[in-house]
Amino acid sequence: MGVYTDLREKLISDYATLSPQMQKAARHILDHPNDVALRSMRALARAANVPPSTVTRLMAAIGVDTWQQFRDSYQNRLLDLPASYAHRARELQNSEADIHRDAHLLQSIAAAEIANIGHAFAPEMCECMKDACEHIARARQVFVVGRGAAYPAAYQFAYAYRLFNENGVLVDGHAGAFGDQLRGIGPRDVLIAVGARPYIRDTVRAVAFARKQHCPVIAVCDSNVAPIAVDAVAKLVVSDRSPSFFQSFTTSVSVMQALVALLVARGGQKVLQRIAVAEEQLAAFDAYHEEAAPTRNSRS
Amino acid sequence: MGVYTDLREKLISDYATLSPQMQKAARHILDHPNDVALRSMRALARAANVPPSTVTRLMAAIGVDTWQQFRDSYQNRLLDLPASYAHRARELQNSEADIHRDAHLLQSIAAAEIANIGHAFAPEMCECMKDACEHIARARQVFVVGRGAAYPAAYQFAYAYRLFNENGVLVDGHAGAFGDQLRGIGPRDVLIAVGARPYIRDTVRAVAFARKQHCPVIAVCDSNVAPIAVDAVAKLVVSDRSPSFFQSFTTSVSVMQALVALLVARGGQKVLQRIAVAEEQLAAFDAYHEEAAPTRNSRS
DNA sequence: CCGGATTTGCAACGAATGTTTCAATTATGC
DNA sequence: GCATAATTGAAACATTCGTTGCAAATCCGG
Repeated sequence: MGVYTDLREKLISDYATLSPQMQKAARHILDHPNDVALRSMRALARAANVPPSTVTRLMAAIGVDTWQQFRDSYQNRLLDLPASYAHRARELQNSEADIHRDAHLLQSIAAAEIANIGHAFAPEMCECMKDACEHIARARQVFVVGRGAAYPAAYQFAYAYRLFNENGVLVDGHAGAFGDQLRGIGPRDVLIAVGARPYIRDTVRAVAFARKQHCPVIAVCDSNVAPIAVDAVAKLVVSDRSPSFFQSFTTSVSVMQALVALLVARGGQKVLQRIAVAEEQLAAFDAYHEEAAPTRNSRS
Repeated sequence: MGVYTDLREKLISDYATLSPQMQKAARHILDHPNDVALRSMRALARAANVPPSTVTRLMAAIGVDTWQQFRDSYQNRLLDLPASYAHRARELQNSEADIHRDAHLLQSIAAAEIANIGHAFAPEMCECMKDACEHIARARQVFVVGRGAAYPAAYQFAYAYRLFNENGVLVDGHAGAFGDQLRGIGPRDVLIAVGARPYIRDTVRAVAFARKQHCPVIAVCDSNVAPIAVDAVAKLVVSDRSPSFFQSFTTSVSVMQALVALLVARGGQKVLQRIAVAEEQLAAFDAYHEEAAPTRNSRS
């Protein structure tokens, strides 16, 4: 259970033992939790018709050191975040440096990754993913481009997608054939572009080219105003915050996987059969080590 | 349409015409809308790395009188969100169960990914990662191998690692040169192998070869008894559970990134300088897209 | 009714807020 | 190439913030 819930229950359980003025404050907090998150303490006190000091005293009475802590819990509730992670993520914002000990660093990374994924699967993002799927499902050909650190995410999608659809093209610029691979791209296709700051020229140019051919673009990136996101038909903006020196592309990979999962779910039985066929082919090519079974997740 | 939406679209549409510093601020606002609602203007400015006055000027530029008004819109969005989602969810339940199922699937994926990462950064795993780092830091050459769906994780590590060390080799079997790339591998090197069920033959054979040459192996895999994990000097066993049809390699990517972060932290200032040099080289190669848009001339 | 303990509100504090002003710098047009 | 305009960051501004100290008010057992 979240910290917010704890505080709320403490307010309720201790309500009877509080002084009359504190009860007025507590009552207002219980009735208007959003005011705690959004308005200032003094504003809350005015609304509850008590002096500010009463609210401070109420904090002390329920065992909270500072109003800031109290407010943070209520803000996290509004964000619908797991409080513990959000709290740690915020700690990172403040500390910045002094992460020299390995254990600290790793814990910070974990917290950041979890927070990033949490944001990536927020309701509004889910809507965007579904929109993106619509476009992909309708497309004649599905191009995927991602360079540098974003390449894994692009590759990941292309690899999985090609297991059940033959119209996927990974634009990886092998042998310099960057333009070659985009040949024939048009309005009925779709280009999925992955990239974050610093944006790599090849990716930006691929997007620009696709746009010029009136091909819709799905952008998986770090900003709504990223050069690859302008004019995109679907923007999947993921956070790549990381306490380490490098930005994290974990979330991009996760989102790309989620897109595949949505497509598979949408495709139904037919897609599953295609995947089975593809895996048989791989097995026939002797790609798998002996003990192997299907690629899929069903563990025995 | 809410006021928030209007403001957001105004920011996006006017983005190109804003001054560089205002773009920085606008970008941060677009990418972190919750910060607007919950944090102070100065805190936002700090996060965006601009002076407070820039934010005030941005308000004037987009036709908003005061920060208070701007913030109110973002706060209202936060308050309206839950309601609108509840409404939409009900809508979907009545009409089509399909889309509702999509949302459920995505939430399950998110939960699984978060759980996987949580396990990957458990204390005992952190110990293993530190051990792995010791071996990597001591190694003459660092080979990385991962095929199929595991390739992104391997690539990710190799890409980042090569930014600050020249002894990294990504064994990707391009042009069939799988054996070539492992030539000369020996006891003083280290091989990082990534793979999960079904284990791909190439990876297993690369590990076997390395072992025969008495090269220590670090295995990032899904099981302690995976063929690539036997005799491994460090086993990083990650969970790849996913409600989708495919297994998830998100955690592998995350762990590989964490290894890089540890190595960077261990390397200290010297490593940071090397990274800076590497990025300058990339910039010299014209690899990056020009950021500071000089296209903001036409003032109307 | 009283005296000690608790509760309450006011005032003041330092810190932080949002905004404005103003030089210094940078870019731009002619 | 220079004059003009636009952009920028630091400093100062009046407010507002959360908190604390203290005196007045209130309560309550004797």
